[in-house]
Amino acid sequence: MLDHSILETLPEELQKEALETIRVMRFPPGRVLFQAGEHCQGLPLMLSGAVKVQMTGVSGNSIVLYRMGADDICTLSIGCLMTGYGYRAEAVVEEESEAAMVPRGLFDRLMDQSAAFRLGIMESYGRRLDDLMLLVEEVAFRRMDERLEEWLQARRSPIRITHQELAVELGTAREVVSRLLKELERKGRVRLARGKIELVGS
Amino acid sequence: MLDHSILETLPEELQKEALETIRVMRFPPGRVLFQAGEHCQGLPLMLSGAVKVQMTGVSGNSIVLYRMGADDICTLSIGCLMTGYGYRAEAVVEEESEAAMVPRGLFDRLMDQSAAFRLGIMESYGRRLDDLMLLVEEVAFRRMDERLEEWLQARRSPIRITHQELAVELGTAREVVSRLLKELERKGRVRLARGKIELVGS
DNA sequence: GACAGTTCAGTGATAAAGTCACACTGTCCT
DNA sequence: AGGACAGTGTGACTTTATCACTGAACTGTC
Repeated sequence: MLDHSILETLPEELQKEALETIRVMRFPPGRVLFQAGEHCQGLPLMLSGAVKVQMTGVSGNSIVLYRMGADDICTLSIGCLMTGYGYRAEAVVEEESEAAMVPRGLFDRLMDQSAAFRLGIMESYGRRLDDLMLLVEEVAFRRMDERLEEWLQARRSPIRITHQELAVELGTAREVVSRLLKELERKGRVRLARGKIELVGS
Repeated sequence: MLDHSILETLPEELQKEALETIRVMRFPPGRVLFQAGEHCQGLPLMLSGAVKVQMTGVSGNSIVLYRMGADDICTLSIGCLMTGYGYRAEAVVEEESEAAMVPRGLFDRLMDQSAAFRLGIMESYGRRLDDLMLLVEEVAFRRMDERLEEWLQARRSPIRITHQELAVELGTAREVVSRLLKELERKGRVRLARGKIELVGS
């Protein structure tokens, strides 16, 4: 337990406090970790599983901003913790996940006393910023058919997903996904079924 | 000099080191602070002026990600400093600016010894993430005519900007901006001239 | 002031993507 | 078997992006 790389090299005293105050929580698929507007209780360190972070615009459309997996840190929560503002996005568990919840007090002490912890936090922030910058570029300038194909190629074949969910992944409309997929099927690149996409060849 | 809120409440020793090792630099409009791929020498703390941070996609199109003004921190540089990766975006000075360059060593010591400094850094990161998340939503879902009008309304009347620059602000093509502006002119909401937009009424 | 070179703006044609409306089709439940 | 419903397909239309080109406005030089 508490197997997270950011907690590896802590001074003895903090190690002890960590073991005492960090609660490990387990979340089933579908569980909503937090929603827009909510406030943050502590910093979640992902131990296992997969969580997607998405936001919903004023228009009602949603887009997946990034994913968290084992050994990730919920960067959004840090800002939430430090500034006291609510979350702007929501996090949904995709695969059964475990997370270690670091309470505010311990977080402050870790930041104060462990250079390794600070480095981990900063790196995490840096990666998130990079992810989001890339996403902005993708959404603003890249063609949807390219992005869709890329998304499909990045997983293995029987992909279980609805067109609506795929639309949220890419930040577009369901109809656009349906049409592009149909086009790919006509070209013989995929086979479609309800809730399932099979990649052909490649 | 060194008038930046994040340096306000430092312990005496650090205050001294700060005065000794921080160089204040002055940049004229148009000066490129950093470019994609470059590496980072230190953390710039903005003392005055305005700098825009933009990125250029593989397609060659650019989009403004955010701006920095007085008392801001160049958040991108932190990630760059900590991870050693190059910048992914570029920063261009818009108005004559002054920045205090905090070298790596001092940055580490400040993070180590000043809770106020850490808080400032974290807040800055949080704000940047928020900015980018909002931008993703804008670019993905909002209509260009609305975004353009909003952009125009946010400044005062004789706006000196070319259609190309405005396109980069909004992350779209120059032609789109030209057409939307022409439409606004037909509706009597703006008056157009080369490199200038005048808002009518409102 | 005339000219050339350059930047900026306007616009038609066409393609890609988003929106709205509605029909159709698997799946599940009783 | 027969709904109920989530998921998918598609036509019609609007908005945005892209390409190609024209012309207008500014700059500097002679």
